[in-house]
Amino acid sequence: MPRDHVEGGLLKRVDFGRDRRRGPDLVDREGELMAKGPTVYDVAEQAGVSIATVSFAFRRPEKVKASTREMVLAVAREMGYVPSASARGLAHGRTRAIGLFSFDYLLDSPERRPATDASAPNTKVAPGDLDPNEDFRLFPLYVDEIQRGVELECWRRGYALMIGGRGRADTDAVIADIVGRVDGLAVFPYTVPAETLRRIGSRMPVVELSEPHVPDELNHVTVDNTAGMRVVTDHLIGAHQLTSLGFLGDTTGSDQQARFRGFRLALRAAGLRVPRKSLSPLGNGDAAAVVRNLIALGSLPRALVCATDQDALAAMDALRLAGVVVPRDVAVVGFDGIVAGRIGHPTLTTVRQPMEQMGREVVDILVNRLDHPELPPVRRELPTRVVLRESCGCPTR
Amino acid sequence: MPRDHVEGGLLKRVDFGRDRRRGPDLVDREGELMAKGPTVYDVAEQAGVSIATVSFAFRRPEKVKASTREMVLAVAREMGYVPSASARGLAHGRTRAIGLFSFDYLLDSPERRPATDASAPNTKVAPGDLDPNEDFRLFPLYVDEIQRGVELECWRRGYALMIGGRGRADTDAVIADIVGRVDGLAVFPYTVPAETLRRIGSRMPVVELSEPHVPDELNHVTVDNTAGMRVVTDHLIGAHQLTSLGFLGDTTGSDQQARFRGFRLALRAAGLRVPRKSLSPLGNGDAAAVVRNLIALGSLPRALVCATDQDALAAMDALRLAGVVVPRDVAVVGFDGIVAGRIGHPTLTTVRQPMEQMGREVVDILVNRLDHPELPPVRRELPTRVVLRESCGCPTR
DNA sequence: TTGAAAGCGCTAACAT
DNA sequence: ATGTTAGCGCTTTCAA
Repeated sequence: MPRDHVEGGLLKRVDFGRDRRRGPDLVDREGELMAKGPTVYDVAEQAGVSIATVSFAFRRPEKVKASTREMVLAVAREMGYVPSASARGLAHGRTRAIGLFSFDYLLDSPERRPATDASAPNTKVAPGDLDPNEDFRLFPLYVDEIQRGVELECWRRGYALMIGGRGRADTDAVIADIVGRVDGLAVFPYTVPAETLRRIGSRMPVVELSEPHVPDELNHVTVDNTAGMRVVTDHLIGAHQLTSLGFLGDTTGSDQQARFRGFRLALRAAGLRVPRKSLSPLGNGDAAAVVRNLIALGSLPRALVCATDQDALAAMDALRLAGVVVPRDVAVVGFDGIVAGRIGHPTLTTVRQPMEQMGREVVDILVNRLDHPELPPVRRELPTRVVLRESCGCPTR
Repeated sequence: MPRDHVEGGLLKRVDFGRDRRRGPDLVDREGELMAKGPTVYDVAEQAGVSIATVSFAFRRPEKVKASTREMVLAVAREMGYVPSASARGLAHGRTRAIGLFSFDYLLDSPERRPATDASAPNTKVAPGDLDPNEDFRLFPLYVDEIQRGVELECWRRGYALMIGGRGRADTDAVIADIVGRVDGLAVFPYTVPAETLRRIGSRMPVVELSEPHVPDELNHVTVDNTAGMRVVTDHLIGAHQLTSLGFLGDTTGSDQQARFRGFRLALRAAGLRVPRKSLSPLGNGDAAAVVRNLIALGSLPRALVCATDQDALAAMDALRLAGVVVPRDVAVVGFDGIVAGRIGHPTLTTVRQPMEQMGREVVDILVNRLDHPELPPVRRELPTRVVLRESCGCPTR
């Protein structure tokens, strides 16, 4: 079934031989021609060679005579040939893609779906107004910056990146959908059940972005949570002469536990009273509520050392609403170094994680293990950096 | 080749029948067992049914007797069966994945690869110091927020997302790699040659995130650039009584041209002199250099209306260095609404694009066309919103 | 309700 | 240097 085929200015009659196939080469849709795309068979026939030669021309150029290769490549180009990754993956057993399973919290809350097509398009938002689009508190977060590192490193190494989140479907199904497409997997903590992860880990390299919860066979990329929290707490005590400090935030996760440990180490070293627990009950992520409660009880410490920046920002909101001034009345510090901490006043003093680098390490680990499957699991711990801003009491500049 | 197989607490002897295959079921790696993963054949044998039944149990549950289905699913679960997306894609002709081809500017510049493992880990950064990790000027940008919208909507609809950037490889190769894996494609402007895009567009739905440069057969998602720029320019003229305004930034792109048009419309309506050209020479993206030049020439206008936020931020840097105070001496406004515009002082007045929503629209268009291939190309234009902050001269709050 | 069997497009032995 | 061919794991008629 020959057809006219215009390519880059050349008008040429191209024949996609389909003797080998059942179905029609072209699908006619309301008069519009939508080609399914030529395959190796089409290119081979057009170039007058075998499919193996076509395949080799792309994958093993050195195995094909230069002149043949050029010719095949030219024909392929002209026909607009694009190899099917599905077929390649199936035949070769490798997809050259890496998967990343991410959070998707707040996916469809009203906050996340601002009605941009609302009543008054192209209007102005006055300085005092809240722009529903400006959800800088939700993006970019910790995960997003790490994801960016993963992307950049994947591209640099020539790997494709498959990104998945829970969406509305159940986790196992979505995870399976990703796992079925990739050679290696990166997951954020608490996104995938440990047992599922273990199972996947027996099939392909897996990196989890956290301290190991329990000893496992997975790879881990993390930061020195304890040292980071220790340094910022030391700063509060040493530079700002604070002696009444509380730890705010959930300590369920292993990273948060390590941060709490750093906090306690600093207090102990300074000879201060060392609290046994976080001010937040286990599993309670609502930092604002905890702060309101402390205020009501009159038991607010002079400094709040928070498990995450998001906790710290929520705490500062609650304090502001209650008329408590940061850092004058209470100093606040966070952990992560998300962008939102730099916006508004006071800006947030925090312990910054090298998120982009963490993402790059993830890909490095995965690719190493793809190339050398015998490598044992690793745990890479990156350093943090304390960034002093306004909320701890350091001077505004 | 039976082996012990521990699943969720049950210790069971599971036999992966491989009669049909050549290779070994297990690959022994330095004593560690790395399974290739069970296939439909394994599940079928174990469950005592045909592979068709296994497949149907997953894809056409209603075609299988309930009891059989449960049994098959149970066996599959127990064996840790994960369907191969490659095989599915090959057999079914659809991958249920969408591709996004993104920028990757500054990929490996020193700025983008901070030495986080440098000399002094876990140290402090004083308020005055520049933290090399704090590259908030580079992330998140316009693209990143749109990408996030694409991600969220893909997940919501149950599509996988393949993200690609140029990386170090040549564009056509990388594009082909993505195109070979997906059912539909989204591209940022100027990332893919028009001819390549046209070719891909004849095979699968494609959405470009810009005004059409020339009439084409692609889908487009864009914003009302002209109206947005018109409103913010009106504001400068009306609210701040400015009469000497210049447009800064490259106007090569179709979106930028539309913005320049809005700028001119506002000046014309106000009876002011309407410049024929941008202050930046065509193709010159270095806003800071242009500003330095204007200062040197003594021809700085009272207001700089910039094509993008990045231009505006670069301009403000240059002005600050030259001792020119924004907004007192010169008002500056941008376009996009990136997060960096909210950081530091003065904060940037800008025209915000509904980026997350744009990303969602992209997926909506793609999925619609996947379901109804006969639909014609569309162009969706979303409204913008002017966000007044400090750089235009509006009062700080 | 289930099974048999024919591909999907590609890779990589193996043969020539 | 190039061709032949047997799968890769799954979906989907068509038959039973």
